[in-house]
Amino acid sequence: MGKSAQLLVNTHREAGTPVSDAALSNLIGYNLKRSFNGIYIDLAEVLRPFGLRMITFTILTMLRENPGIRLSNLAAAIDMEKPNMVSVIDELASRAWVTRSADPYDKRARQLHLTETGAALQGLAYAEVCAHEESFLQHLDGDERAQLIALLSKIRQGPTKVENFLSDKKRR
Amino acid sequence: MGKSAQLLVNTHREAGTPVSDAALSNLIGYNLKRSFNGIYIDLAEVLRPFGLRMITFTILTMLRENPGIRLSNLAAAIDMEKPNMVSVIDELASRAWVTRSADPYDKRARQLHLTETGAALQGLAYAEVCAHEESFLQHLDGDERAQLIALLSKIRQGPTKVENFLSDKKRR
DNA sequence: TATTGTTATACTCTATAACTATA
DNA sequence: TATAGTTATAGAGTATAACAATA
Repeated sequence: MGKSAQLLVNTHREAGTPVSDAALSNLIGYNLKRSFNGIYIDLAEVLRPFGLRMITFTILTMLRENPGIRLSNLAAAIDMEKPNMVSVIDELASRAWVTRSADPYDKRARQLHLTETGAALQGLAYAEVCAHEESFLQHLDGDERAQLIALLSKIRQGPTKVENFLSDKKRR
Repeated sequence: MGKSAQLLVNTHREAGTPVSDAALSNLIGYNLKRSFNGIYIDLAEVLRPFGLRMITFTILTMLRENPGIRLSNLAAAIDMEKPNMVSVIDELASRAWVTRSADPYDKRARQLHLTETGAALQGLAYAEVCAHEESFLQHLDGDERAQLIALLSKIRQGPTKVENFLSDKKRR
């Protein structure tokens, strides 16, 4: 192969050269990651003034809805490992937003509750997060937003285990 | 407040008690995170036999499509910080899947290329990733998959900066 | 035996500051 | 001055093994 013009184009890439991601952009995994990162960076900034991260906001919201829930149930509900939940609850408890109290039916377990301060904070943060979603999704109409949520929860509840995939392969 | 029956229900939560995430499940951010985590765990398992992770697979695929691209252009294209890209390219180069060669037009820059081995690996891995997506999305029909990709890329390209949101708030 | 909460630990991912050599 | 690649480093996020108390 000689020194063709095409070779020069391929090898000389200036800063402004357009970059293609066509092969990746039809993969759901790639699109999910990119979209999630976009909203995640934004959400982190929205929550920072409250002293919250996405995980702590999620937990406060879950506790409002499920008062007295056990740590392991909460961890399972949001697909988190128990040891990681422990340190996050430590953080929330040290700020007096969450309490651990004894479970009268099981001495191993602890009931998790929001404090009044924690509930108030959750309310304020939740309103801001909703407002941010409105802004973030302003270029989607109502139907599109509903479709997106419906499709994402369909994915969430669908076959998410690679074992299905691998056993599918065996079956072929 | 006395010891009502409702209090007992709230405080006695056994292992099987259903947990509600209603307040979170209409937030796009929450759904994106949960959906992404689901497919991400699967993808990691699909890529492991190739010695690849999601980020290394993404880079090999980008290099196939953009041979000779500079490290900083590649990093910008997939929203990655340059220092993190350097260590990943180090890893790919040490496995002889990627080369760094001199850029004749700019002595600071390095051109990134797939090796033959790297290109072959990318081809095999890409086929497996596509097959896995088929399996992962088997309960979505063709229209739904197309809609999902369209909506996700609309999000990606939309207003993703919190500055928009904050300036929106000021404007009110 | 199994489960709850916990400690310790490690690995990946992500982000920032600062350096060098070039432009 | 600014940019390309790099080094060092630190903080999140995530995952596993193992333990004491209890079921």
